Order: sequence, then C-alpha cells, then structure tokens
Amino acid sequence: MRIGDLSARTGVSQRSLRYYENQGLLSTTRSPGGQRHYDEADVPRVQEIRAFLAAGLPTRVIAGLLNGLAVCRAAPDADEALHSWETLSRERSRITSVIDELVTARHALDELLAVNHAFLKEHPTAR
Amino acid sequence: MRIGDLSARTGVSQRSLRYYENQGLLSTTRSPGGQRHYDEADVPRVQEIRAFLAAGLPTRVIAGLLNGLAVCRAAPDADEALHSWETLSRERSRITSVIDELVTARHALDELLAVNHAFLKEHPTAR
DNA sequence: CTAAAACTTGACATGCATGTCAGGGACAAG
DNA sequence: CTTGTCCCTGACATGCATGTCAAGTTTTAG
Repeated sequence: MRIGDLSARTGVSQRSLRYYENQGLLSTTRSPGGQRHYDEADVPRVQEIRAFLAAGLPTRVIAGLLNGLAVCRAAPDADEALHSWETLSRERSRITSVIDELVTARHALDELLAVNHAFLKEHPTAR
Repeated sequence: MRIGDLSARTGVSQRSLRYYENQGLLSTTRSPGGQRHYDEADVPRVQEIRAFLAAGLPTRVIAGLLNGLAVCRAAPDADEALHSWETLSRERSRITSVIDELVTARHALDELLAVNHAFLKEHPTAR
C-alpha cells in the first residue's frame, strides 16, 4: 500500500503521514525508487495515533508510548521497564482528566441546547 | 477581584485571561486607573472556558457558544436561533466523538500497562 | 509621601500540527 | 518509449494558545 492509499483509507493527509513517520510514530519500507510502502497493520495504527492526538498528547509522547511496548519486550531492562510504567501511568491519568473535562464541556453544551430548544419550541416560526 | 487573584484561583495565566477577554470570552469592569476587575462568577466561567478549550474548540467557537445563549434571548431571531442550534449540535457530536477516541486511547494504554505489569512481576528485580 | 508590588499595553517568540507550493523522480498503462 | 499519475524532499506559511520581555502606570502598605 502506498501513501495515497493509506491516506484515502484513514482520511489523514499525506503530509501528516510523512510527518508522523518523521516523528517516529510510523515506520515504512521503501521501494527501490524510494517510495513508501505500508501494510495493513498501519491502518489501525494511524487511527490509534489520531486518537492519541485527539487526546492532546504531543507526538513526542505518543512515540514514547508506542515504542514503550517494544522496548519493554525487546530489552527487558528492569529500570527501563519501571520508567516506562511510570510514564504510561502518568499519561493514563492525564487522559482520564481530559476525558473528565470533556464531559464537563459536553454538559455545558447540553444546557445551552436545552435553553435553545425551549426557545425554538416557543417560536415555532423558526421552522 | 483583580487579575492576579483570578489567575491564582483558576490556575490560568494572566496572559491567557487577557487573551480570553480579547477574544470575547470574558468581560471585565475597569477601575478608574484601568485595571481589570472580575467577580465571583468569572471563576466558574474561566473553568468552563478551559473545559471547552480542552475539548479542542477554538476560542471563536467558544465565544459563539457562550454568547449564543444571550443572543438567543436578546434578539430572538428565528434564523439565528436555528443556526445556533445547529452549531451547538455539531459541536456536541464532535466532543462526543473525541471522548470516544480518548476512551479507545486509554484502552490501548491499559493494554500496554498490563503487559508492562506482567513483565515487572516476572522480573521482581525491577523492585 | 514613597517604595514595592501588581497591573497595563504592545511586541516579539515559541511549539505543534498542518497546509501548500515547487522542482524533480518513479512507475504503470498505452 | 512516452505520458499521465503518483510520489519524493525541502522550504515557507498558517492558526492557535501561550510564554516572555519591556517600559510605563496604578495601587497598596509602611
């Protein structure tokens, strides 16, 4: 799969895909002529990256997370594993708090919607 | 309450508070000398703004939302109200989908944590 | 009244993710 | 082989929310 296909299948711009690779979030194999080649597994991976980005995590941190697993398996160094664990935990609680804020925001939105809805009901001319 | 106090109570920098005012998210009264004065109601308001920002809404949109209610009451123009309603709904579903992505992301993190935890258990030297 | 602390405006700088454009290769289909 | 489409790199530009610095004014406490 080349970059155009991956872009089409994920809805992520080619620019961004190259950027993610550049930031170490995504790796590719290259054709002899230098063109990027992706495999199926990259589709969900890109979506995962988007999810992390939506969480407000910067690419540096995401890279750390995505590589954390590999590191943890490949080089079973106790210190590294522990450090990795701490990072993961910290990020998890960060995500949780962002979720909380989002829920709060959505709640505020719901209140506005309620008022607005009442108004529209009162003035059916609004169609 | 002056800007330093509000900043301390909300944890938001003075720079940002001025920026929010500049973007129409926050209004202030001024002392004769020109210094900003806030009242109690601004504390929750700032927190609400932060929540919306965390949701990824740009200040322009937040201003629209926060003023939407007032507009809807003051100038009960049907078209405006309807438009406002559409905007609100769209943003609500946007926030919901971001929340979903975050939950997914947290899930992915939990898997990494599980693997990591298993590893630490296997190599108790990690302390 | 005076000095320190807090505030004001304005400008410039930064980080991040993205868009966009230009000049030049890669490759598949006729 | 040629042409049209896809891809490559690199550079410059943008939007947004913030940080930071400077020079000057206001407020407050001693």
